Amino acid sequence: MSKTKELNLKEQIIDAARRVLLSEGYRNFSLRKIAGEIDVSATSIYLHFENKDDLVHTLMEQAIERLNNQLQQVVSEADSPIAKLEALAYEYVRFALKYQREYQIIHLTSSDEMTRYPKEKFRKARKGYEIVSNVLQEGADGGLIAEEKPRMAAYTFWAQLHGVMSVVLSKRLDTRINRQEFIDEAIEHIIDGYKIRTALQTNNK
Amino acid sequence: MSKTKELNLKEQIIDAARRVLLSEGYRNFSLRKIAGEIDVSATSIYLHFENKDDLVHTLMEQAIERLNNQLQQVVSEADSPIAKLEALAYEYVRFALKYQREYQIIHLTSSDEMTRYPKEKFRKARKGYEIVSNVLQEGADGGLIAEEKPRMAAYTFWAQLHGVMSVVLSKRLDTRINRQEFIDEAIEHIIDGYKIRTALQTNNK
DNA sequence: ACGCAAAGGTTAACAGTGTTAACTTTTTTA
DNA sequence: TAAAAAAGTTAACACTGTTAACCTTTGCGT
Repeated sequence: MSKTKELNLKEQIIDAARRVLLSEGYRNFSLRKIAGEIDVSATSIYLHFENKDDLVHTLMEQAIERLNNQLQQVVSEADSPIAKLEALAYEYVRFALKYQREYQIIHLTSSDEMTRYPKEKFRKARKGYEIVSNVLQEGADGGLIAEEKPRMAAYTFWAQLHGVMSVVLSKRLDTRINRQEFIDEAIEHIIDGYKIRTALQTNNK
Repeated sequence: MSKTKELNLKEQIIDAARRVLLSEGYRNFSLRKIAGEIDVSATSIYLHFENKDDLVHTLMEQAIERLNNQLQQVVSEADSPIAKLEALAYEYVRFALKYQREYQIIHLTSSDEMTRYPKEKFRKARKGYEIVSNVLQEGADGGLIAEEKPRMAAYTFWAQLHGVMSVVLSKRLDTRINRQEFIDEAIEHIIDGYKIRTALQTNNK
């Protein structure tokens, strides 16, 4: 029927898709369900997206963009490089916990579940890496961080953090381990791994 | 037809399932395809497994067991705790690269793609954590590793490593970054994060 | 203002999925 | 050898993503 074309149908589809994803999870994320949400036929999705993967990629792209913006924000509010790394890590964690399903979508490609993420979209996603890369460089210049390959280290940094959140979200943590403690401990270790390794720098906690 | 019941059908199904998984990937992993492999009707899978997830869980279980055995092996061959951590990390990497699809299956639950991993099977999976936990304890006793919560640290250790391999396998690495270098660097950082933080201990490389 | 082309959207259909119920065959047991 | 239990099959259901063919509305050029 499509009574009102109130908005760009493409936007409507994306919105509905996100709603379905958030409420039903990726497993029950179907084109017909999305279409039903906005009273439109399932096939009209194909007018705006090549296929289901394409739609999911769009969701991924937006989620990544949102995350990157948040990261950009917090990094500008901290001052020392170490504090920045910590702030970035905790913001990442916050995002992953708050938007679990979207976070999972971001890391879905991994499971070969999905066509590879297209490389045009890939470029935008790199912003998060650049942020960390800059912080690491800054820290290296200031003699706080031991890192001669900041770009690479930025990738290892996020990878480590992703692994931590992946375990948390998949609920595979040993029940004897408290989630928040786990996160705190992990972040501490990760950041320690980048600190310069000469003087003893205990952080007062 | 099922001419020969050469073996326990359950075993045959598991074997066929693994073959299909390895050759087709999880995306095209279907019960009918598995059944076709061994000339049996798709529904007979239900005689031995509750449902598809149950079958996948069985595959996961076996893959985890195999991985844990490998880990057990290498840890016994190294001597210092640090060397053991390194050996464990590299064995993990080797496994993930060699049996990519099985590795991915192990970490599939994460994507909510799948019913939660049943907790009886969960217990067996913990062996890998215990191995690292012991090494960390050993290192702490020897004053090489700063860790008062070895169990928790074991989880953070594997989580980080998983994150690293997850990025590698999803082919999301910046093309300017060499894969092996990335892995090496990441492992170094991860292990550094657990080393005691007083004397400078440069490893000669 | 009219006709026509194109855009936007729909219906019907295909091939495939996991899963269930009802049926048939084989094996075991008494 | 007959009855009971186990092992397996066929048919069907309710879905899935995707394509081709069709209809309907919109905008445009004359």
